[in-house]
Amino acid sequence: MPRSRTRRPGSNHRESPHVQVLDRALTLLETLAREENGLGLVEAANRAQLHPSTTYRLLSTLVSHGFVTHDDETGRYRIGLKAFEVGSSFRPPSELRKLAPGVLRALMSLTGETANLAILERGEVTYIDQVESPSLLGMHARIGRRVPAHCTGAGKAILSRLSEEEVDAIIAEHGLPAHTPNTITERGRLLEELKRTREQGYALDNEEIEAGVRCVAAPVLDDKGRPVAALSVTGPVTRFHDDRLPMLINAIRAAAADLSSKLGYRPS
Amino acid sequence: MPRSRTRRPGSNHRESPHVQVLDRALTLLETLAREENGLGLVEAANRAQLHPSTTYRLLSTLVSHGFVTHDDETGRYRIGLKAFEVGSSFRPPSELRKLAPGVLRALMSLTGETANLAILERGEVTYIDQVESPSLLGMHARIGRRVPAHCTGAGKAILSRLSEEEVDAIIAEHGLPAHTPNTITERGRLLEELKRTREQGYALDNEEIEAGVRCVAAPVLDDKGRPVAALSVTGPVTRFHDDRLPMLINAIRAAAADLSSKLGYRPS
DNA sequence: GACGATTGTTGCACAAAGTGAAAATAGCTG
DNA sequence: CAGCTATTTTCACTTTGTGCAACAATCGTC
Repeated sequence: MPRSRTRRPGSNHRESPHVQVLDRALTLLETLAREENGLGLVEAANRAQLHPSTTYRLLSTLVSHGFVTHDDETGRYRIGLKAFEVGSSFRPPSELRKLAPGVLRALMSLTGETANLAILERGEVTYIDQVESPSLLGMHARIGRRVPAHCTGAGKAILSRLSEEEVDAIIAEHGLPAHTPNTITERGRLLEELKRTREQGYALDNEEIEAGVRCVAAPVLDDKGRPVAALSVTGPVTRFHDDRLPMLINAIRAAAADLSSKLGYRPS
Repeated sequence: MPRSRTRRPGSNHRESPHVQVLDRALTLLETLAREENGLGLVEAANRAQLHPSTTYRLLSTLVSHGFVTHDDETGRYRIGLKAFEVGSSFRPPSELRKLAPGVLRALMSLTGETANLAILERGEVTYIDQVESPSLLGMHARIGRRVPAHCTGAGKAILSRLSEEEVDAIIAEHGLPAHTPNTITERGRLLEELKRTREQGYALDNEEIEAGVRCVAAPVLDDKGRPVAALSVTGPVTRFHDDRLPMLINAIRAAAADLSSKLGYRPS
């Protein structure tokens, strides 16, 4: 209820308060998280668009809490154990965390491929759990990795269960950037693809985000029929050839149906 | 309301610069991470010893970056997906991350118990990887959980390979708080236990951190002989009875020796 | 259903706290 | 060892975050 503002009407306080320093520190953290090998002080400052001096103070504070570690050998900063510790305490909504591992394990042993669980948040997909294939040539979409929705199996699987408005909102925010020649970059074609995905109950990523990598995915629905997540198996094209696709599709659909029903979804 | 002046008492020589707001925000994050079910605004403010007003602003900023989520139903704040994402990019030192999963898997299937990998940092133990037992009654020390060193198998395993000075430094910082009646709370007894641990090559946690839970662990040594981590298996006393202990001990020692040799350790 | 108690949100005056420039220091490289 | 570049420290300035207090929205209790 937007209630009477006895104050002056010209107030612009529509948005939540922003604390600048914190804003910057978080950006810095996100920047570091993107760099496997850490960053030097100035490098970090440049990428985060901050003054080296500021960066130095922020990093010092982050280090003192263990959110960042400073490698004394190389002088590089990288994400620290405390960040891992805090991040690990994230709990996905619903019962997913409890139920998914079993389903993932089953899916992996059935297909022999790395099985992933992903969720959609703020228009992008994040892998939150996985069971790795023992195969040496297994693809491993790293847990915690955030990727665009329009060019991943998991993303398309979830999008296929959203309304056109919701999909449009995501396109508006993130666009449809190309990652490989196969990436779908036009709204029309994407909607078409999502329609087919929805009808068939699975999504295919045919080297759309990375050359040489294919992926089969299906949406996981909760008791209200909302697509809360997606299951996917990922692997090299050499193992995801047309002969094997039907098997993979069956497996992923069965697994998704299983998990959905465990979440209380009842197909209407 | 005690307005906390974040002043470092004691020696303020060569101290890294502290950014107060960030300090507070990180404390807030750590506070939230400890609460499975999230916290309301004032609750969070109280636990983090901050003014509600300040807390409100900090949380708003954290939410806008996705490090914290705000449940609109309950009004509670909890750790968000971005924190998970950033935390997942943490990489333990050395080759551990790559080599551990295989060893953990082997250890788990050999023993049937949940196998963990833990490291020591700042005098405390953090579980950084695990392979869960399929057993329904499996114990699961949550990944990312930080626990004291003196009352855990993994902690004692690592401590057993440190110098007495190093152990003393840790005791000085963290003390030896009791968690169960079995916790070792005296320096002398702990050192004795560590000596035995070192000689026998494994550590036993006999319900020292939690009643009903036992654990067997062994240190993982790198090429310089430093204890970089520990492997452990954890389970309920009912399954960790005396008849089975020898088997578990053998398995954990073999696994640790295997992993150590893969890291380049050569027993002298 | 009214009352007080508790929690969440916003405005504001003030000074503490963070800022960036620039200087000092340390590390490299040719 | 001169000339870089990266890091750390110092400092004067003022932006920014602060805590208070008022306000609003909830909640529980009698």
